[in-house]
Order: sequence, then C-alpha cells, then structure tokens
Amino acid sequence: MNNVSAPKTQEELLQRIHNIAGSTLTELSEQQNLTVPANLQHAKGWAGQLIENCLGASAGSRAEPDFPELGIELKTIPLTAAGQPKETTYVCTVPLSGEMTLEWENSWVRRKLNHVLWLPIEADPNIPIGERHIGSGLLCHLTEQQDQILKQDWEEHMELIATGRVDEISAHHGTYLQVRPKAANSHALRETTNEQGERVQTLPRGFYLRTAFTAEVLAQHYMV
Amino acid sequence: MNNVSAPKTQEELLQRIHNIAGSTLTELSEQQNLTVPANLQHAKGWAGQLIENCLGASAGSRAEPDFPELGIELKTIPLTAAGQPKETTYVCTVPLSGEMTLEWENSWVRRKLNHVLWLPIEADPNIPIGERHIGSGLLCHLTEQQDQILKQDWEEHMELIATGRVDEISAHHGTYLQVRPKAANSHALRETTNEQGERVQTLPRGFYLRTAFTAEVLAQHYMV
DNA sequence: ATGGATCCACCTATGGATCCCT
DNA sequence: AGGGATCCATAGGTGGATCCAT
Repeated sequence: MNNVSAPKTQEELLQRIHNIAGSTLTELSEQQNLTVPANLQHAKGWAGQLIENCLGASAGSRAEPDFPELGIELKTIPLTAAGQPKETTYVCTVPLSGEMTLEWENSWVRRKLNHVLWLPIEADPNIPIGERHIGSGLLCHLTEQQDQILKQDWEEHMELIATGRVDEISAHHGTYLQVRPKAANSHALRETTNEQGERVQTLPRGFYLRTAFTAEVLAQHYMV
Repeated sequence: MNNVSAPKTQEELLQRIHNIAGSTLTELSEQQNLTVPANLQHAKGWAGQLIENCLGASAGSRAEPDFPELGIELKTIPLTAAGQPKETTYVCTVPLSGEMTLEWENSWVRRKLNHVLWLPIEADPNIPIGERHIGSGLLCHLTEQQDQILKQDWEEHMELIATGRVDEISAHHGTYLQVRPKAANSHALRETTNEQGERVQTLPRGFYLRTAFTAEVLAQHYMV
C-alpha cells in the first residue's frame, strides 16, 4: 500500500477529491496496490479505508477528524441506484463511562459533524464492487436548522446515558441522530453505570446519522 | 332502523355529535335496532353508515355533502391503539368520462373536503366491534396550506386523467391525495378515453386522502 | 355506479447484528 | 476499544383488492 501524505490545505484536499471524482474503486485500489474484494460481507469498511488512504487521511485516529490540521471529517455515502443514501452513517462511539461532555457545542458528535467532506459512492448491489464509481465530494458545515435538530437529539440521548438509562434508548429515538449497537457482536460488553450508580456491563453503542439526514445534505447541494 | 331527521342547523349537528361522543358502537346500534357484525370483513362500511343514521345524514346521496343544507361532509376516522389514523379516507369517484372540472376551486374533491366533520372511532383490532368508542367530532375547514397541497395533487392527477393517461397514475403519487382502484374487484370496468381519443375500458378509481393528511387534521386540534 | 369503508399480501425501510483493521 | 462501515431478518406501512347498501 502506498502511503499518501496528508493534504496541507483545504484547497489541496479539494483538489485530490476532484481528481478521484468519477474513478472506480478498481482504479483507486490499483494505485494503492490493493485487491478488490468480491463482496463487502467480510470487508465492510474496505471502500472507506481505501479512500482514506488515497486522500492521505490520518489512519485509525481517535476522537479527531480524519484531517486534524484541517478540522475536516471524511464520510463516504453509499448510494442506491436511485441516488438515495443506502445506509446510516456511523459518527462515533457513545460514551458510557468516564467523563461525559454535556454541552452539545463541545461534544464529540458535533466536532465531527460540523465540517464534513461527504463523498458519494455507488452502492447498488447490481454493480460489482470494483466497478462502482466515486462521486463529487461536498464540503459542508452544519446548517443552523440541522445543528438545532442534532442538538436536541443528542441532548435527549445524553440525558438517558448520563442517568444510567442507556438500555432505554432504541434506534427508534432521534430525528437525525440514532443510538445503535456498535460491537463485534451482541454479546460484547462494556462498562457503564446504572440508574443506582452501580457499575454494570452493557452492549457498546455508537451514534449514527439516519439516511434522512444525509439525503438532506445531498439535496441541499442539488438545489444550488 | 330508526329514521332520524336531518339536523336543521350546524349547532344542532354539533349537539348530536357531542351527545354520541364516548358511546360505543353497540350503544348506537341498539338505538337503531341494528345488530353489530362480528367483524367488518363483510360489512366494511357498517360503522360509517350507522353513524350517518344516528346523525340524520342524507343516505346514499350523490355528489353532495352528507348534510346538504349545511354544506358539511361527515368522515369517520378509524384510529389505531396509538391514536393514529389506521386507513386512508375515501373522498369521491375519479371522473373518467363526461365533462371534467379542471378548476380545483369547483372540483368535487374540494367541495367535499372544504368543510368536514371528522369523527374518530376506535379501530384497534383487539377491541371487539361493539365495544369500540366514538370520539369527539372536529368540524374543520381546509387550512390555506392544506388547500394548496391538495390543489397541487389534484391538478397533477387531473392532468393525466384529462389526457387519457389515468393508467399511469399509481397510489404512490400525491402528497395528500391519492388515486386508487374503487371497484367491486380488479376486473370491474368503466369507460374512459385514451391518449388517442379512443373509447376504452379501465378500472374505476377513487380519490383517497392519505393518513398523513388526516393525522395532521387531528394534530392541529390537539395543539389548540 | 355511487357512497360507506376495510382487508391483506407484499415489499421495503431499518433496527439490531456483525465484520475487518489498527 | 475505536474507526471504517454493511448485512439481513422482520415488522410495519400501504397499495391494490375487495365488500355491503342503496
């Protein structure tokens, strides 16, 4: 695998995005001397990591945007044949122990989402993995309205988490932001504190963006 | 069956609505000397007609509101256990031949919907028919916004109908107002004119309100 | 053929489960 | 454990079909 250096400026990043727009995953993987998996069943994050490599994102970083110097997070969006987001978008882990930010403005979720480079990728199951095309990237800040709705979702989730009631949260909650399992399997355990203040084990969770949110992000830019 | 006289004023109608609010279908049917069916499978319109009788609506009228002197249409709304409309609401037949109104303001749909007495009825399948309660009636005019959206839906449908393309309309079309089959069965036929101006047979259709519309009507009044 | 509506099979949206890499 | 995500069974929504009375 080639190690591409980090882009030094936003302009450099946008140039790289422009360069790969229209490429297929096969083309990108050849640049990286990687082979394309026959299916994504056992390589779910493959395309995302391939693109991170191509763009010089800092790999495996924690609690930081993918391009820390630029403060920009990269998110691929798998699109159906109809051009709609096919899947929800993982944002970050839900804090279940340790100190929790209780102000939306300082939260991990908001820091990740405030400045995002959205990159659509074809994901119609009829298209072989290697032949799927990369679309045009969109660099977006949250709109006022999106920020308000995400804030409300996040505050409702965090209220339950902070009071030891994370097990009451289901994926049905939240307009844009969901809480869902994020683990190797349903038996995975992580420490947290229950309503009585006792240490107990629970399933690890992540924050996810519903497709309604990402669809809206895309729609905004179709309208420009 | 008792023949209840038509209410002479809007106040009289509202008084009758108030009187039956909270009653069960068994109570109403006893007043009318009718028996409650075990299920609605072979008596789909039973509750609606029972209530028309109780209120003195003019039976089996055509192209007119249920209370012609008052200009008021009666619509029952079946509610799920969660208080949401369970079914779409039939409005009227789609004109497939003869002269067609092409102005929303004069349309049959708008004349029926502009002034409606909505009457919620419990319709949770776990509740036996006779034990289902009548709710509180809501006498409503269309709001400006509802009128605009219905107008747009209706115009889009009528454009296709008037140009002989009714078969291109599916129930997926329309924000609030749908066009769906309205017939004894899928083999029923009715005369219409195709794109070439020839007389052909097609399935009879009706206009229906989506549950999104009736849910909004109810929600407006919860908010008052 | 209109007015009163509900039935029910299908299909799709998605919630919960899972997978790889570092 | 965190970051990259997609898989897939199933519940729920609803589109098309149907039913009775007049």
